[in-house]
Amino acid sequence: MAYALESICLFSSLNNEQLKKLRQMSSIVKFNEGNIIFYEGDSPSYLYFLLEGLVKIYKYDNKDSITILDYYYTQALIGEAAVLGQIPHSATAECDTNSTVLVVEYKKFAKEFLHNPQISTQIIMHLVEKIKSLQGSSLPRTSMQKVAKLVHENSEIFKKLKKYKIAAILNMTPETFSRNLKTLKKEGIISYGSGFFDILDSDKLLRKFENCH
Amino acid sequence: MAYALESICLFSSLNNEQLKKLRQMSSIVKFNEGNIIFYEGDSPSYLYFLLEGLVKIYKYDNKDSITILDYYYTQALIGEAAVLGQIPHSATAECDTNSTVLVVEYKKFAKEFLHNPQISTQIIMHLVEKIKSLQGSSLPRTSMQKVAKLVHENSEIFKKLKKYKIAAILNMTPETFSRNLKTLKKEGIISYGSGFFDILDSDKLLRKFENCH
DNA sequence: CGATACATTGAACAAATTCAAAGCTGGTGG
DNA sequence: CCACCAGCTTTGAATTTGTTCAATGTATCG
Repeated sequence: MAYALESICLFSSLNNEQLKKLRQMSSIVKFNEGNIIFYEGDSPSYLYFLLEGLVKIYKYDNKDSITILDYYYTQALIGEAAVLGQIPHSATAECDTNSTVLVVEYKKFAKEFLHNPQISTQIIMHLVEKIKSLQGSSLPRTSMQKVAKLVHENSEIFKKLKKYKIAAILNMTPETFSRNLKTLKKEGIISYGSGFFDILDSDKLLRKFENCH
Repeated sequence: MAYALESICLFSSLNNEQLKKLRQMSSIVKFNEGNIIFYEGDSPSYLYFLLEGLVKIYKYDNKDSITILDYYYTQALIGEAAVLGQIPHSATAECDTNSTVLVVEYKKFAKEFLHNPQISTQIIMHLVEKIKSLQGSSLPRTSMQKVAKLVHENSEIFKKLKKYKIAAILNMTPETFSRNLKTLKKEGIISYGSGFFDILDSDKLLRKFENCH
């Protein structure tokens, strides 16, 4: 699949000539499940923009276990904190499924685009949006609210990912996730089976997580 | 108390002349408990930097209740998302104790400083730090880990705020908070009473929340 | 000395995780 | 083509963690 860079909101303000320059300093890379995009401690040289797939961000604990900080499963900048601040990556980014990533050489990008107020505004807005979404993600209290929110906002994900991966994204066990989906099905709000997933009653669904912003 | 603007990390790179200009476009405002700094929906005209006190950020639910998004209790920019993005405030900021806030006229600030790469870098770094801290705050699972982390990182707060306010900051009930403190005291890790609060065993304290980054 | 606000404690309750077991499903080799 | 197997999903029961509710304790301020 070909990706149109101009359809990425971050670059939507660029004209054709600028898009051409952007293409020259970037490439679209396909990663396989388990591939590492960058390691904790790496000095950042690239701006990564997830186009498709699932990427998890984690740190190693003192032991051999890891702590997952975040999942990305929609288009988003990854690890931008490090490259924008020119500090080492504070966590590792690993593809949790086959993923497609736009990789931009940061030095060239900074030289060409970062002084462009439209781009820098877009980047600030991107950071601001991320802050808002992180603040929002601290709200939904119950597991049902989290499930209902995801179903409403991104039901496509149910066709793309195994349930245990979605459960991990929502930071709950597969068991809890399964029980919540079952409840939604029993109440006639959704319908799902092998290969299909449908929302039957959007209004009832909304009521499951309203007042969670 | 007089605040030295140059001691604020955000402005640490400014020279004396720039600091003078900053003083001319800003003022230090003392708010009382319950005062509103800005309302959800307000168009932002000022950059707010909390110097001292406790500020809560919340939204109104569909009903008359509110949902608290965040508390600020150390030096930090407040509501910067709105002013930097020039969009209405997405939530209300209310002082939860008497608080001191540096209020900067944004238009003048933008004109004078925003093109300054040192300042814009500091702002980007500030946003980046906020993202990191928000990501981190999604981690500490148990209430004990949250309490131990706060005791370690900011034991001063126990001398400044009532326990029920600290419990609210940690998003737990006063009962749970009290029980966790009691446990820490019983294990000889901390000592507290009317007017004092001390850490007795830093190592044991660390072990209470290590692997929470 | 009250009164009010805050803190602590105990017991019942609710939500989610953990553990264990059983049920599906899709791919592979016989 | 079918049986099997590994990986994933679902279900149930026990357990853990934190909240809620109720009661009691404590401190401070008029």
